[in-house]
Parts: sequence; C-alpha cells; structure tokens
Amino acid sequence: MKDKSAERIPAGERRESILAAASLVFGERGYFGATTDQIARAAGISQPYVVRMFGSKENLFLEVLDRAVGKLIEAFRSVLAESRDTDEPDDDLHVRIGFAYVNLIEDRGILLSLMQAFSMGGDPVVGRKAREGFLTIYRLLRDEAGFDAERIRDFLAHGMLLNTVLGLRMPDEYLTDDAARELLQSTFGTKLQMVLDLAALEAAGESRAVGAEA
Amino acid sequence: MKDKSAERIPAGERRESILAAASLVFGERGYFGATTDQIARAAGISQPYVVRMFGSKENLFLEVLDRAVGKLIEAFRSVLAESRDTDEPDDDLHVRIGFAYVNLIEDRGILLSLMQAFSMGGDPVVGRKAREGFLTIYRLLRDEAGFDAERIRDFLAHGMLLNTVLGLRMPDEYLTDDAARELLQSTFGTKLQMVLDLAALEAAGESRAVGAEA
DNA sequence: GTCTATAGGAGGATAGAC
DNA sequence: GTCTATCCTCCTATAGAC
Repeated sequence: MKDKSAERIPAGERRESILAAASLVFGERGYFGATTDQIARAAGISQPYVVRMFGSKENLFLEVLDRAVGKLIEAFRSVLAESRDTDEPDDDLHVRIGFAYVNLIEDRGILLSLMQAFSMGGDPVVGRKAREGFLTIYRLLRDEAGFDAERIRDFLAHGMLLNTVLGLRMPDEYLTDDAARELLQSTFGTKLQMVLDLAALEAAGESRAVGAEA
Repeated sequence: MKDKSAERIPAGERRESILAAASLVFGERGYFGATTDQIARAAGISQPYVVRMFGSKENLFLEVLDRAVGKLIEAFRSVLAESRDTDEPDDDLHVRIGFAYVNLIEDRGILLSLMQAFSMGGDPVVGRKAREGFLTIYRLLRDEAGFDAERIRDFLAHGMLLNTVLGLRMPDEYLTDDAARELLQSTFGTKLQMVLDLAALEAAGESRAVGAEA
C-alpha cells in the first residue's frame, strides 16, 4: 500500500498538495503543535522535502496564511460581483457574504488555520501578517461591500464564533449535549446539516490524514 | 538582582503564583508554544519545580483552563446577583455582562488562555475540557441569565471577536492603521481607553515577563 | 524532484542533593 | 520546598546520494 519510490511530480503541483496538507494540519494542531513530519505524511512525501520546498516551517505557515486570506477575499468578492449584476436589495448582502464564509468550511483547514494565525499576534513575524490579513478583510467589507462599522463588527463577530465552535469540534457533541445542539443550531442555521456531515466525514478520515503515528 | 537561593514559600501560595504566570504565558504563546521554562521564569522559580508541582505541562494547562472558566462564571454571576437586587430593566443585563467580560482583560491572561483552549478541540484531553467550559458558560447564560438562543449567540459572538482582536494584538496598531482604529472603537466602545492603556503597559513589561531568553 | 541519514538543539520530565 | 544536573525524546533543518 505504501509507495516508497516516489513519483516525480512537477514542483508546482507538489507545492499545492503540500499547502493543502499543511492547511489541514496547522488548522488541526496549531502552528507549534503541528510538525513538518505530520504535514509531510499527510502530503505523502518525506519530511525534509517539505522543509526543502518552503525553506522553513515558518515560511510554510506564512504561505498557508496567505492562501487562506486569499481564498476568503476571493469568495467575498465573487459574492459582491454577483450582487452588482442582479439588483437585489443590499440588505441581503451580509447574509450572502456570511454564507460564502460558512461555505469555506468545505475547503477544510482554511478557517481553522486562519483562526490559529489570529491567536498568534504576539509573534513578530506571523503576528504582523495575521493582523494585516484581518485588516485586509476589514477594508474589503468597508470599502468594497460598503458596510458600516457596526455591520462589520457584527459580521466579524459571528465569523469568529463560527471559527470557535468549529475549533472546539463542537459538532462532535451534537448528539450528546442539548446546549451544544442549541448553540450549533443558532450558529449555523440552515447550514447545520452540511457542518454535521463534514464533521462525521472527518471523524472517520482524521486518523489517516493526520494521526497515523503508530 | 537575582535571588538565587530560593525563599521557602507555602505550597498553596506558590501554586497560585505559578498558575498566574502560566495563564500569562499560555495566553501569550499558546499551549504548545509556551514552555515550562518560560512559565518558571515568569514565576521566578526553576523549571523542574513547575513540573513537579503540577505533574505535567498538560495538567498545568488544564488547571489554568479551570481557573479561567471559574473566573468568568464568578464575574457573570456577580452581575446577575446585582441585577436581582436592583430592579433595572432586564435589557441592560447583556450590556452589563458584556462589561464584566471586557473587564476580565485586566486579569491578564484569562481571556487569551481561554481562547487558546478554544482552538484545541482536536486534543482528546484538553479539547474535551474546553468544550465543557464553553458549554458551561452557555448554560449559565441560558439558565441563570435567561437569555434566549439568539441573544446568547450574539453575546458569545462579540466575546469571540473581542478575544480575537486581543489575540491579534490589534491595539498595537491603533496609532498606525485607520482600519484598526475603527475596529477597536466599534469592538470596545467606552472601554477602549482601558484596553489601549493595558496594551501600552504590556508592551513595556512583556520583554521582562515572558521573553527574557537572551 | 525526492529520499535517507543525521546533525544540532529544544523541551519535558526525573533523580537526588540541600 | 526548591535547586542543579541530566536523560531522552522529538523536531527542524542540512548534507548528500539517486
């Protein structure tokens, strides 16, 4: 089952798959908690190759962060573009952007690795970039979406709760705890089923993806 | 200046000071990022003594978590008790609880170490306890404060944004970035000055408290 | 483009003296 | 109650072969 003699794959593609794996693992374990070896396994290559390709773990994380912010921006912008075509009432906008945010959960790792970065403000390098990313989103919401300060605050607040609930793996408690059930319902609304399904999938696949250290 | 030959201090007091130091350092660097040695330095004792007193780093973190949740509950309950004495309109309640939450920032480390715990849902031991803590707060808000699901959600959401903004060290950007300024204003409202003052104090003291590794 | 081997350094935990 | 010394594991990063 283990393909020891590696297939040669173009550097570009390899980069992508490492970034995807890293996003997952960093999201799961945090920057310090994640090891380059776990990332390597998840990507199906050797640990030194990961380091070689990105120079350092820190660099890799910075790229993951960039990607995550980029995907967020992209998703938000596409909603904004849509809304310029149709002329639905502007009030829908924050709902639709909110949906775009929730939908990013499908791209596993993005939201969680973002949240990890958001807790690293104290780090001189990562912290700076994380603040930058957060403020970029703020400006997008303000300047491109035209939200006022309160709307931005409320939007970001609910986004952070969403991240927290996911980071806590609260969906795992859905069946066993009434408070968790309520919380999940009010947090995810109509997207709840999607979230639960994803959590179930993960619970099955996680051991293989990340924790195959036996 | 360095008192090498340690003063004998009752175990109870020593425990407290280690927990206080640990709360700070864990809040600053996260569970994996923090080292028992940094905590020991911050508490003014040797690294093995920290481990000896709590058995393991994980155990120490779990106690820090307990403390943080305990302080939160205590703060919320005292607001609730107050509101049963006076008979002000119930609408004020979530504002006053919100203030109680923001005021916990003064007890440095509490909010940040809580947030660190909230990002560790994947950990079998810490994750379980973190979810438990979060749901305890949820139930307090629901059963003791009488909030409905939406109010709880909104309250928690704004709390999480507050944590995120603090974790990002956004106050450091207050003078240099207009978006940061706006965000801080709408997030902290009348408490903004307090937050900025605390951030300034920290910026001065941080190098001594945590990062004296030269 | 990818691996194996390994250097080099932290960091958590233990032993044992005072 | 507290320290010093130290073990041992784990991890990032480098070297060099294929």
